Amino acid sequence: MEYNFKEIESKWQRYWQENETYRVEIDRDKPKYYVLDMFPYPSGAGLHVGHPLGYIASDIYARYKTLKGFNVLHPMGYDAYGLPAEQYAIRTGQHPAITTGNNIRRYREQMDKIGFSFDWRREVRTCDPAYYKWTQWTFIQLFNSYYCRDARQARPLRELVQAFETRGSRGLNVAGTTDLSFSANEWKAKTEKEQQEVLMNYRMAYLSDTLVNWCPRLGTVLANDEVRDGLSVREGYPVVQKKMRQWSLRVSAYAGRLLDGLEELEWSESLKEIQRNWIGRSGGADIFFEIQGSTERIEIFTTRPDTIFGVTFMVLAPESRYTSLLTTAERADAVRDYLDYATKRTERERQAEVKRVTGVFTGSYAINPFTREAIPVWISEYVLAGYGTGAIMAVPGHDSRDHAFARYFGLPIVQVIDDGAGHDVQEASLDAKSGTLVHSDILDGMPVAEAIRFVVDEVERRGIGKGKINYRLRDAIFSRQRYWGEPFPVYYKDGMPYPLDEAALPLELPDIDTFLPTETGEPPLGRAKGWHTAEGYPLELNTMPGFAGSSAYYLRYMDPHNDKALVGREALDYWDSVDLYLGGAEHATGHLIYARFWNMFLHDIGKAKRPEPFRKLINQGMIQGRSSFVYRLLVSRDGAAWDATPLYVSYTIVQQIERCPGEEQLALLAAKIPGDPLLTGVVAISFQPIHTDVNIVKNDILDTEAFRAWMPEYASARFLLEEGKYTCGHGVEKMSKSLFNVVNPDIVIDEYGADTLRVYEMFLGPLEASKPWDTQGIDGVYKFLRKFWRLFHANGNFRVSDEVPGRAELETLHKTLKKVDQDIENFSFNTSVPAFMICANELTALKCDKRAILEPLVIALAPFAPHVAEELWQRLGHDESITRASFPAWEERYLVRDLFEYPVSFNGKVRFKLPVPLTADPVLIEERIRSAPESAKWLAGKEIRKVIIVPNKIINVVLG
RNA sequence: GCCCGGGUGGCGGAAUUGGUAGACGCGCUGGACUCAAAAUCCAGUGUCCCUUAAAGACGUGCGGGUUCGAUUCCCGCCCCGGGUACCA
Repeated sequence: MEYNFKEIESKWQRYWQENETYRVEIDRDKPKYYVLDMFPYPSGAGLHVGHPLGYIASDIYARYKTLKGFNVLHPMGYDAYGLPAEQYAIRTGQHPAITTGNNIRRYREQMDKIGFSFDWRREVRTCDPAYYKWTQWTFIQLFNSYYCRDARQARPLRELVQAFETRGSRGLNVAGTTDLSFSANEWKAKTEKEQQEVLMNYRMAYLSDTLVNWCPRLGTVLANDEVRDGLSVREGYPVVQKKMRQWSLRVSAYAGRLLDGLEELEWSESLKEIQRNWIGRSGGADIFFEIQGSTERIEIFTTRPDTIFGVTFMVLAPESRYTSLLTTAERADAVRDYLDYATKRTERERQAEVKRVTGVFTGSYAINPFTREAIPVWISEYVLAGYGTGAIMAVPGHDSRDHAFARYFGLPIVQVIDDGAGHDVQEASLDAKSGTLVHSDILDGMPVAEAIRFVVDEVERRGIGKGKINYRLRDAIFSRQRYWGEPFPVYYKDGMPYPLDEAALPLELPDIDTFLPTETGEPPLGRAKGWHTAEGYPLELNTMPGFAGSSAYYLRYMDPHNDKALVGREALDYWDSVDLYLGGAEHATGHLIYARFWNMFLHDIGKAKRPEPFRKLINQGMIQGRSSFVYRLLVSRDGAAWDATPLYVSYTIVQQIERCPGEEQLALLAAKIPGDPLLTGVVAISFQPIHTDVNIVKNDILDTEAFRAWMPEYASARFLLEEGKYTCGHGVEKMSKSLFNVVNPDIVIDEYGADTLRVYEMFLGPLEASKPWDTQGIDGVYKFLRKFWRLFHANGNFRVSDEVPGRAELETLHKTLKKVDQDIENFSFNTSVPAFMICANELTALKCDKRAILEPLVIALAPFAPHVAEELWQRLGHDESITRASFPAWEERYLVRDLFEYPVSFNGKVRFKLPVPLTADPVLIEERIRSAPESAKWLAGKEIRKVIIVPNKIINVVLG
């Protein structure tokens, strides 16, 4: 009987479903292990071969851990709310609930064919009210909490109210949007609305008028990680900075903990580094500068307080609140013109012209607190409102941006640091954080690091500033002016938001006639009828962003049907947190920051067991497309204009022609198609590469008939073949429908089976590397599985013997088990596949059909190729699923060989392989080397000068 | 610009703490089986020198260094990929 993967795979997929093989419950007799995949957003295009890469890897690991005796939680669900799902719905003119439902069904069908061990009873969907009830619930907790810097955690807001009642804002060390100052009596004298406004300044989820990324084409605001190069990450529409009243999450309060927490995580260094940069910690000082002839002061942030004697001017961000305070009457017109110009510029324009220097003088002067000199205060867009205090002290001698500004506007440049190399700061700034202070009065002669400490101490002593750590990480804008998202559990009374009663959750998304967004920013929920509380108070019209639902889904999988809590205590105690998380590195600054923040908050309020949700994380690489090209002949009859012809030339010929000098190319082609009227009057030729559907190309050979049938414009195509074949060119690109290089796993499964697909995707290369999908090697894997199958069969019948295995067979078995076991543990799946292949080759050569060898191998192979393993397991006479088996142990004693079994080579040195760990005495080894017959001939008449022993490896004998 | 990764045959990629570089697969070449094809199996396959072989020389982006020994460690470059960017 041949290896019939179709029959085998459908049989076992049905079996697993009918027997709930992958159902998992709390089992205190076994250690738990939680393997999580980043749940997919179900797009309309379905899965391509790149998507399952991570799922296959996690499935192999989950199955392996199960065989190793762990109780493994391995769930799957759908990230179904959010912008992409809604954009897709808009494009196809259907309701997002319909398109999302259809897409999920398609995803599920495709995933089922690959044979995953998910416990589907635990599936979650972020758009399901039973699920988003807990997203809304978490929002209310955020709304009712503030961040206490002393306790380094989120605390209930009522504690803050108590503090206000007893001592006002005095002595507070909490995270707030702005610094507020009031006494207990002032607090008590405030109206309800005024008090609510004060509290809003401290809530973890808060409303504020803030500069946001507004994307008119998407009709919504976006968080920083959703914008890149001034364009929306989704769809690529322009984004402008706009002041709007929006919900935000106080993520910045956790910046320090998010940074510190990285230390203990088993994540790749590169990913941690991305997060470190994104959080962007920098140490320095906040310093006040007085304004000449005014009681106003400007507070600035600097990382270089040591350069304070080199400050020759100040710069404010255009949006700074100081601009209006410091602009003098005679400069008012100029400043207004500049602010007009600056606010009209889009993010993209600003970023594209970073080199361009612009600015305007306010007319005011500040006083340098150390030199007492008056220095002009300018406004320029190179200073950002959102970072530090939105104002800087400019040190053109030692900051390249300040330098460019000073040069442009003719401001003085002073050198205060000497690098000992005679650097001229008039020419270029000296930015390096090293050297010795000069022209700096009391600081002269100090190294930079010492001067920084000195100035910070001095500033604090004088009460004109303090040491400060600044983070680049901003609060996350949390509201979207879109329809397809979680409604906020919030209503408005007297213009202030109040949370709904928790018992009223979930607040379900209303069905509305048109869900399209507006360019002006009015949320679509404004069109919903009856969108208010029973008392008639209006409900919030914004919805939550995509990352709201994806920030705690891993907790929900532990206890997905609990309607009393996000996750029940028992489930939380047992499943704890995610042991292994697999997903793409593109979520480094989005989901993976938000989820950590969200989980830290839940931990602070006692709802998550650990502050960090994902102990170990692996980023699987992207599978790129391997595009195929055909080459259409273009001809020119006047040497200028090109005409397309219906002739498509094989890439092999295109290469021959293109290697020739220009004037010979035409003649070469003419020789290939003698007398062809296409070339009549032609003076020049060229080739146009055209993407062709990779599904009609096999091993770079085009199916020419399929190409003619592919699109009407190619129906009359002619081909210039090489040896009867049309060879295509190829290139590596993103896998995309528009490049015709998408490979659907269904087609691969149809041709080779799910087991082959699984093994091949692992064999393709290291899990974490990006690599192109190339079907050329899949035959090799398919051959291996057939060869493996044949080990169990003779003359078409299942047949294994119960004979006692010999030494060689045992060596092969244990060598393979050891390699595979260690490789899976290290996620080195691409090297465990060859171990199986070598094993199959060796056993085939040994004609091994022994149960004692084959049975353990089937178990070891089961995580990779579960269907064929189940089938062979059953044929070996087992009633239960192979998932109930135990991963076989390997034994070192079958791998041990004699010391001198392999003397390998000699060239001035004799080398021996030493498969045994060596603790032996070098003298003893030297004796054995001398007496061994294999080495005797090399050593004849020579003196041993040195014996170098590398345990487990090699002995080198250096001869005299 | 700054911060991370990474450069190994025709291709994808192997190579514990420095220890026989190129595992395994693809491709290619030759052979067996067959009327033939498919499938399967066997052998060969880094480069150079050479009719062939033996033997040798050269080989892990480039140039140096440490070492009995370097793909691996150190110094200086080049190239590619990713992240980030007026963040003071």
